[in-house]
Amino acid sequence: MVTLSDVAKQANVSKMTVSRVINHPEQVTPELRDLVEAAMAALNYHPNVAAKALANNRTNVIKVVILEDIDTTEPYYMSLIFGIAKGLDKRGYALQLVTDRHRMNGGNRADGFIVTGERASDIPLLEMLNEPFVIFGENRYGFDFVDSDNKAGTTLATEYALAKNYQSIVFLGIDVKESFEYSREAGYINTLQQHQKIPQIHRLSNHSRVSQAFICDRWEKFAPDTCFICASDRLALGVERGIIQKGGRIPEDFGVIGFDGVFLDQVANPQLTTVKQPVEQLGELLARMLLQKLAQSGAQQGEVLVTPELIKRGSTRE
Amino acid sequence: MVTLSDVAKQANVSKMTVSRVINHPEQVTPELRDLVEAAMAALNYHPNVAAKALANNRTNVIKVVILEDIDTTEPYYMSLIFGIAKGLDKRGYALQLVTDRHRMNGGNRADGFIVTGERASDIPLLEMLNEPFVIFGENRYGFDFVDSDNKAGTTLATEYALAKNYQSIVFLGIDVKESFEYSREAGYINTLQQHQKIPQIHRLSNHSRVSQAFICDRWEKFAPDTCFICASDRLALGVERGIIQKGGRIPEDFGVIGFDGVFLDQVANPQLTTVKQPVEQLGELLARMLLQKLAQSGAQQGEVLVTPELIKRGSTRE
DNA sequence: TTGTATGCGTTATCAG
DNA sequence: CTGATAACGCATACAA
Repeated sequence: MVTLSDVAKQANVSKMTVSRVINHPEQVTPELRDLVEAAMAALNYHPNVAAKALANNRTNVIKVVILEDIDTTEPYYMSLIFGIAKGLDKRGYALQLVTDRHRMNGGNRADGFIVTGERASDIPLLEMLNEPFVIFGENRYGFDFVDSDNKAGTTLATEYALAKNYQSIVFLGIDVKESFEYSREAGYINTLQQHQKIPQIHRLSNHSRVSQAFICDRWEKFAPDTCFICASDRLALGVERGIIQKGGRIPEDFGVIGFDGVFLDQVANPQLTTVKQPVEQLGELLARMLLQKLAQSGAQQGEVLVTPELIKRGSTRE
Repeated sequence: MVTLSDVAKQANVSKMTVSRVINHPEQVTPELRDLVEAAMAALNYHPNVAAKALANNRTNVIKVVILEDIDTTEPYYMSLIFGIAKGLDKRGYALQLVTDRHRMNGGNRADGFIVTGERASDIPLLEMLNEPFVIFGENRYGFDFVDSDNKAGTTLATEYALAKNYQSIVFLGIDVKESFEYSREAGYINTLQQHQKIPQIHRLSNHSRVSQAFICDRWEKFAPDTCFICASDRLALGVERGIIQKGGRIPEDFGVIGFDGVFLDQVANPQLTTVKQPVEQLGELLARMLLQKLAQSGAQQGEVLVTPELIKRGSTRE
């Protein structure tokens, strides 16, 4: 293993000069700097993370905590974790997935946390954390977070449905009292009001079978020329099935727009027009935000909202 | 931060005694051991991973490399990574997801690798690795691996189809020359032959649209009373759609059995009877195997096959 | 069986 | 601006 000392010898300087070239390059003269950099390249030197960690009293490990009680196969999280991993990897950090909320703080030490799926009851837990953390997802507790711009997403969707001349535009939301849901509803409501139309919102639990049954049960209430804006692809998938089961035509008579754009939208038949969240990018941003927060010794980072993209497919009119 | 020295003081022994209680408890008298353990508990001591890593010249980081060029939303990998993370976490290791195959070996150091999706062209890469590694998935290169027992899986499926009295039993495989595919076909073939039936195998690329089209195009060739055994849930999903599109009845006239049991099987309508791979468990086993390999300084570990489970649902007869 | 001295690779501190 | 030294927390080798 090539160490600082090896590089120092090669460049005929002390270890400290090499260390400075790495951590405080401005404190060393350009000539020496070049010399050292050449030596590092020649020897293919890579700093020993463990030694760094010990000297700095840091670990170079970030814990990722999913507090929500999810089915671990939820594909959404796959992309998120990939994005986080990518962001951390680039900067020399490893991620540790916490699989037991009680071990969030115990066990190995970490430099910081990325948390998602927290509920009101988790807030005390979070406030007891000794290390900085950032949150994935809007929240009303003032925690730093990254999320997609939910309101902008449903605004895009609603405007698209209007542009495609669907006469009636119905919103199917998720029956949770979460910030993201309110934002999605707000985008829909505002847009409809701007067009002098009356919002019509139904809230269902987030399962395709529920939305399918909902459509079938109330089939007579939905005249042709209706577009359903759904708060998730899961709901949208069920809506498609309900419409098809009842003999409705997609997209001529009924439009369906989903939200998420992760996996399910492509599995659906016809494939869903959907508001695609840039989940992997959100993961990278989370990593970047947390690492910056660490660099600034825990300073507040505020919020980052990324505008999602509307993917146009066969579940809405050409 | 509580250190070895703190515990030592508390217990009135030397640091080394504490260290021994942790790493070689048999070398210390029971009385002292109890004393030290009490002190550790009282102070809520947790070893500093970085210091351990430095002293042992290890990193406590395992890199997970997905060489296959996947859509990162593939839910399969979500469960796998969760399982690995869980297994590593328990034993004090962090995982680092490698997102760029070229940085597999460069960048930060790791104690070992868990690799999946390797192709023939990747073998040289793997053989150049300095640290021990284990593979997820059957392979013919003699590498240590963990996988589900693919042959046992299709055997279960085929026997179930026979027990449900489907007259014709057709296998839809994936058109790749991979070990897992051969094993799945073998389970089907052997079982049919034991029952004096003639195997009928078709190989398709692994997309639901392809299998859907396949069923529709050759609809006349499939008499009622046929059960399709598919090498993936993806294929099975398309088969269901094709059958429904053609007006066939599931499960009365046509049975469909999938393989994987991750997410898609539940999204399908009707939900799929499927061979469920214990993916998360496989991940844990991978972690355990690799860590054991490290403990045994790289000794060969052989293979571990886990028998999958047949989940019975609405796509086959009661 | 237990304790002492030393080193792992890096960085902060302070002296030159 | 550069270099010597000590320290981070733990484990190995050796001594008692």
